[in-house]
Amino acid sequence: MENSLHGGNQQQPNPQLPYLASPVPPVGGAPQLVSCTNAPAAGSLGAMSCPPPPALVDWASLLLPPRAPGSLHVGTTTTQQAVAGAGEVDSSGGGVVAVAGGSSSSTGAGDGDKMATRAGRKADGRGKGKKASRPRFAFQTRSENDILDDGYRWRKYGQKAVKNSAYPRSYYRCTHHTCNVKKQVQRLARDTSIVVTTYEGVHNHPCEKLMEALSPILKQLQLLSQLQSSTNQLI
DNA sequence: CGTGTTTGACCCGCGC
DNA sequence: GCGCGGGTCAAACACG
Repeated sequence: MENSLHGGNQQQPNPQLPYLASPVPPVGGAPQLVSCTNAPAAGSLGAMSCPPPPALVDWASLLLPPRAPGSLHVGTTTTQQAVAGAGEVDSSGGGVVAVAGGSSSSTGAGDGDKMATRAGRKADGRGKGKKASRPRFAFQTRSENDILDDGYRWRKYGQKAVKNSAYPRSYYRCTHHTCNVKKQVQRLARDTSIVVTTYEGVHNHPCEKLMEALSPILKQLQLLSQLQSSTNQLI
């Protein structure tokens, strides 16, 4: 069902737009980021570097045009409130942990083809077509909720019990029709309060909730600039 | 009715 | 070659 999108969906985000490269921080709830790791299969992707373990991450800064590759602003911010307002705010506090990066594995190969029958599957080797080195990015959050509200809409397409873990791993795919980003969510066996989220791919569309949350601010900015220009004329 | 979740089956890579 | 583990599909189901 989904995509015939192949081919073009992994470009870097358009700097003009507030795209968020994954991993996308949780919008609501500010769960603690315990750790994070990018898993550049090929070691490329400087832009995907992992942020330092911050006390507070200025997620809003991610909306700004790219700064130094891999840099992630850390610190308190007031805009964070606005961003947080975009999603349901959950009051589980947060901190960030970091994760070990995985090797890029999954496919992409079969991603878009919906060949239908099970018989058909055999032919095109979907499942795990390896080697499609998509950017993968994992981070751990300390949160009660498995699902972090990162502003994007996700559809769950699978759940699997994994070895050495009492908790199943859930598979999600971005519901945006042109977006091929996936994420895996799993709770750590050792510390069940930590949720490991692995993003795979880069969103090629704006974050809906962020845009929604930012639109009033943008309007205000427009008004302000108009006001300023008219005052300038008077002077 | 559209959208999202659940769940069993299937496929594939990898290690032995 | 075989079995295991992980990733995905798609039908059935639930929900607003």
